[in-house]
Amino acid sequence: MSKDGARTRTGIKAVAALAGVGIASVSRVLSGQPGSSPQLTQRVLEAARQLGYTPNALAQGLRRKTTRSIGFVGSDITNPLIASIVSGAEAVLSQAGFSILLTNSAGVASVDAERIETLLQRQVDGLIVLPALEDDPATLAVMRNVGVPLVLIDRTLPEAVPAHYVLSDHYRGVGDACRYLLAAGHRRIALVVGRDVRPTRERVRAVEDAYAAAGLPDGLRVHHGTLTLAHGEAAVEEMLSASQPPTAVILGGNQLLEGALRVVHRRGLTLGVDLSLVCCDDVPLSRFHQPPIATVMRDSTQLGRRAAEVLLAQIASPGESEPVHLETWFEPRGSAGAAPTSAPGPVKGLRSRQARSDAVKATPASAARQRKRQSGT
Amino acid sequence: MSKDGARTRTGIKAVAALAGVGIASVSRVLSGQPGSSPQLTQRVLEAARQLGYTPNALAQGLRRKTTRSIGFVGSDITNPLIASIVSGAEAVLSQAGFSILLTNSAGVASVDAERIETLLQRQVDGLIVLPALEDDPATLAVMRNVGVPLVLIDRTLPEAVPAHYVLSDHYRGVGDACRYLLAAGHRRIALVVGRDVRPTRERVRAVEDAYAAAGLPDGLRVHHGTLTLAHGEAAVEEMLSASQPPTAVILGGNQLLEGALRVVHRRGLTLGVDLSLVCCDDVPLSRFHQPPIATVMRDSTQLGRRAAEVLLAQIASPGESEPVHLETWFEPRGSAGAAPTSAPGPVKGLRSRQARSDAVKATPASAARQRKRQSGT
DNA sequence: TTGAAAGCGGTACCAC
DNA sequence: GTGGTACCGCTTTCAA
Repeated sequence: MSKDGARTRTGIKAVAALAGVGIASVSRVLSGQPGSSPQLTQRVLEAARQLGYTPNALAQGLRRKTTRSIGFVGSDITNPLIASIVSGAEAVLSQAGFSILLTNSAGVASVDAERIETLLQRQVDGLIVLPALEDDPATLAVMRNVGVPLVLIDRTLPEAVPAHYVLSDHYRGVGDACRYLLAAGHRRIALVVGRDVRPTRERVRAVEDAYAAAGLPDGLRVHHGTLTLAHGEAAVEEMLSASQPPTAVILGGNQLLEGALRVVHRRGLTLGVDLSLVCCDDVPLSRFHQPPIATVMRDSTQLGRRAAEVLLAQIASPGESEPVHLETWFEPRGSAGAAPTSAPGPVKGLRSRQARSDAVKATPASAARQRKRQSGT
Repeated sequence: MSKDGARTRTGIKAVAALAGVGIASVSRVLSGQPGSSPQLTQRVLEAARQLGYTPNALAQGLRRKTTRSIGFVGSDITNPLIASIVSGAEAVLSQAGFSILLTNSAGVASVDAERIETLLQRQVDGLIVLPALEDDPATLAVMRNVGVPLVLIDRTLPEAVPAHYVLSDHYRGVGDACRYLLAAGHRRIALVVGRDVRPTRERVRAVEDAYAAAGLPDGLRVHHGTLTLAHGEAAVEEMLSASQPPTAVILGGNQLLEGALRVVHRRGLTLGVDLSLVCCDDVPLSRFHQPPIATVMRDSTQLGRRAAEVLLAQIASPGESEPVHLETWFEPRGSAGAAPTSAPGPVKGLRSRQARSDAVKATPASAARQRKRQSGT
């Protein structure tokens, strides 16, 4: 490759000079445009190689008015869900020769707007955004005229904003979870959700509909708050301290899980027995928890991939687009068990379904527990 | 803000025209350079506001020869360790007005080199890299003359490469873990590590030294391989199938944990009793595992923060720099217990240390288990 | 203080 | 086919 020295120092005219050709020819050859004689092409290529020349993407972008870069605005890359989305998006984008500018909003709506502004200044060709809110005026104002294709994940905005959507079908997964719990005899189910964004609304609607379909008058509670470990802990603590505590809790966000587990462990509760727990969105090791955490799953990498694909398609040829819908599904695991007071009947049916879907089989685990007991801890 | 229409359309000359001033004045005012009369400043500001003008970062970068952007090359953002590093780096960089170009190498050395090339083309002002290998010729060649400050995390390269280093003290944490296990009576300890990079070498050296210091002739095994779930599973499976299986395993990377746990659960083993397990680098929920997973910890966010700080400092004024060392520490938890055959003596000492450091107290958990038994599952 | 003009490193149109 | 040249949008001397 290059001989040595600072790489940035060699420009296109150095290549032209060395090759003894015009600057325009170098550009043509290196851009892969047709219409250059083989010999000229050779000389240019050779000169470029000798100097270790690399075109300056800034200058190219300035002229071409396209940077082959896109901006990603998320709340927190530390959340495995977001990380998977970014990872999925990165995979398809990098393969298409696009780079990703990653920003963090920390879930603050005003920061969303700022980050988008910054990315637009940097002339990204498109944006993938997971806004903290759907109705933040500043964010909406910025989005209204981004000037480049915009893909939103799991958010819906007023028609006025020309965005494209990739949405998870939260209604289905949470609905299934709720029906599962109802079938298991639970009559006091609590749903903990975050702020009023699409996933929250879908989840609330799902449990409400499930309750209604079961012909149950009430017993459902919805706790609104923020999706944080602290809120998860506080919410579950509060619920369990109530006079009529729920027998099952559905967590509308994996950020709540650790907080909830803190309370559960602190109180010495056994999940699936004393309390049933369902979490939305998988977390590493959740299936290795004892018992495994029943989860409303989705393919989060796919979420990112699809968002990237939609974006690339729009960059290639802008226009309208149908929202992309991706499924979610409920994976019953040990933490979702029969209601404490339920009759033996429904319990049995439950058990069998559980055994089938648990990643960690019940038998060896219980065997281990027994052995442990014998080993005389 | 802006009236409407595509934002990118308004350039500096439009502002100049509207304000009735020269183009240079607009630049000066908007760049915050002194020496403009108040009235001119006002008119420029007003015009810019009216048009919703935002400077084109590409053009600025081209002229200024600095883009206030840095490149990050990691292996897999899906790994919570990497995600934390990125998150930490992003926090300090965005506050300093820098953007991050995120790339993924998927742990493939040749991709590292490609990604760095791409980022350099985009004229990043600096790089934070976690190379897959330390001796990949292509990567070294590229790094040799990046032309911008380069910070490496947890890797060391030949002197020839002008890089800056942020390193974790793996030796300490793993050494403590190993000594802990030895004190608990373990005499056959296995260490599973990845490829030959600094953390691997440090960890191997740590256990070797611990063994030597204890005056033990042998019993230590080191398994080299790749840091993947599959390898974790295969390695542990193989070890446990041996005629003299280890009584304790140290996993040199959190990617191995899930694989290891699969084997453990499949075989119905009880961690901390049948087999002791220590994992390097924390994973969500690992302390909620039953028993909690003993872990060699480190502040991964800090790792990213420091890397970013070093990079910013070097961008501000390039030069030599001392490597930054960050600590690691062993957090004993339930999964690291006494060796199966050990005498009661050392066991006792162990227990008390464990109880103190376990995030989840042993008592309520066992109580829960008992209750479960009574509930007649 | 302010503005004209020369680039930064490319691209692409337009003659030759 | 090939090369001159006018920009892209902005910063920065340099004169006025």
